[in-house]
Amino acid sequence: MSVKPPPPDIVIGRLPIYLRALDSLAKENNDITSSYELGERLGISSAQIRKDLSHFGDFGKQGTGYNIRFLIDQLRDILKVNREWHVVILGAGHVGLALANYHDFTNHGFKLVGIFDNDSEKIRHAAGNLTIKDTKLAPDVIRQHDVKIAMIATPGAVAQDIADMLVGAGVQSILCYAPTTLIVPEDVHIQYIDPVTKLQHMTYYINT
Amino acid sequence: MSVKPPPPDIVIGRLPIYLRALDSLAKENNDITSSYELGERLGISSAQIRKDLSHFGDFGKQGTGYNIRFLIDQLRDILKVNREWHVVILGAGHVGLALANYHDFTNHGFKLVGIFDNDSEKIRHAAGNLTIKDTKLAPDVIRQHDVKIAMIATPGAVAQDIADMLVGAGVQSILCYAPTTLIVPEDVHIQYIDPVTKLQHMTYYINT
DNA sequence: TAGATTGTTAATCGATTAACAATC
DNA sequence: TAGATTGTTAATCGATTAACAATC
Repeated sequence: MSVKPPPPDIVIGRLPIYLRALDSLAKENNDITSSYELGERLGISSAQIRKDLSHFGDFGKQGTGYNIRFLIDQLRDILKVNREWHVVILGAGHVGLALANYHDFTNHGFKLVGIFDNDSEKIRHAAGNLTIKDTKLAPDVIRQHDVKIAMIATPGAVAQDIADMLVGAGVQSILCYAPTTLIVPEDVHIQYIDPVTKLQHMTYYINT
Repeated sequence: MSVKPPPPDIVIGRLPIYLRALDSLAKENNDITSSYELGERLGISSAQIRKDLSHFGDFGKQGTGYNIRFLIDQLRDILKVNREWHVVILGAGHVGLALANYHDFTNHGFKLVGIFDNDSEKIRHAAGNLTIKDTKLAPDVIRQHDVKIAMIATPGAVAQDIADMLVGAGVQSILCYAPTTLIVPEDVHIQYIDPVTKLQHMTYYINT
C-alpha cells in the first residue's frame, strides 16, 4: 500500500503566483484560461503548471482549459486563504510602519491586530489603523486574537529573541524582514524578505 | 575539450546568505570558521556549503576551515559588491519611502540616487536624503548616474510600464515590490518581494 | 467531427547528500 | 603525530520537461 507523498514545498510556493495571475485574468473579465496562457503570463512552462495543479485535483477540462473562478476558489481553499488571518507586526521603524499601511494585506484576508516596539518614544503613536504598543504586550495580544502569523521588522540583532517570543506565544508563520537567519522549531515556517541579499544576488549578473 | 558550466543560479542566491553569516561571525571577533559552524547557523548542510563554494575556488584549509576575512573578501568579489552601486526607487508610497530610509542599503554599497513618483502632490517632498522627482525624469537620472539597479514600489497596474521604461534606460536588475509578474528581456534580472504571496505560502501549513 | 487542451507517464535534467582521500 | 576539515566523487534524491492518450 503506497502512501501519496505530500506536494513539494516548491509547488506550494508557486500556487500564490498562480492565484495572483488568475485574479488578474478574472479582473480582465475572462471566464476561462489554459495552462498555456497562464504560463505565458508567468514565464513558466504549461507542463509545470498542469503538473503542479495535478497534485491537488483535476481542475481543468480537456479541450477547454480551466474555469478561472473555479480554479481561484480551489486554490484559495488549498492555501487556506479563504478566511481571515490575524497578523501582528514586531518593530515600528520605517519598515514596520510601511507594513502597517499596506492595504494589500487587508484585501487578501490578513488583518493586522497589533504593532509593537520597544521604543517608548514610539509607543502610543498611530501606525495605520493601529496604535503602537509595548513589545511586552505582544504575547497577550497574540493569544487573545489567536494570531498564527507575525511579521518581524526589527533590527537583526534582536530578531532571534523576538522570534523565540513569538513561537512561545503560538505563532506558526513568520515573515522576517530582519537581515538575519532565524532558528525555529521545524513546525514553524519562515519566509525571508531581505532586500540587500536580493540585490546582492543580482549584482553577480550585472555587466558594466 | 569540456567547458565548465556556469555556477547554478540557486548557488548564487545562497552566497549573500553566507556573506551575511560571515559578516556576523566577524563582528563577533572570530577569525576562522568551518562549513559545519556556518551550516549550523544557517540550517544548511556543511556539504552543501563546501560544494557551493567549490564552484568558485579553494577558499579553505583542510583541518582548519575558512579564514573569515578572506572568505568575505572572496564572496564580495564574486558577487561584485566590493564597489558602490547606484540605485533608483520608482514609487514614493509607504513602501518607496521606507526603502528611501533603509540604511542597510548604504551600509552595503547601494547608494540611492533618485526616487520618483507620478503624483504631483509628492514631487519635491523629501524622502530620506532625496527629493521626490517626477517619474518622467527617471531615464535621465538613470543615464547620468549609470544606474543598473532599480526598485519598483509602484501599484501593480503600472509596474510593467515602469519596468519597460527602466530597461530602456539601461537598468539590468530590478527589485520588484509590486504584486505582479514582470516580463523583461532575458538579460535583465528580477527579484520579487511580495509579502502577500509569501504569507499565502505559509498559510498552507498552518494548523488551527 | 476536428481541434484543443488536459492529466499523466517516462525521460531528462539538476541539486543535494554521503562518504572519504587528501592534507593542514 | 592525531585530529579536524576540506574539496570532490559518486550515489541519491527531487524537479522539470516532453510527449501523448484521453476526452471535452
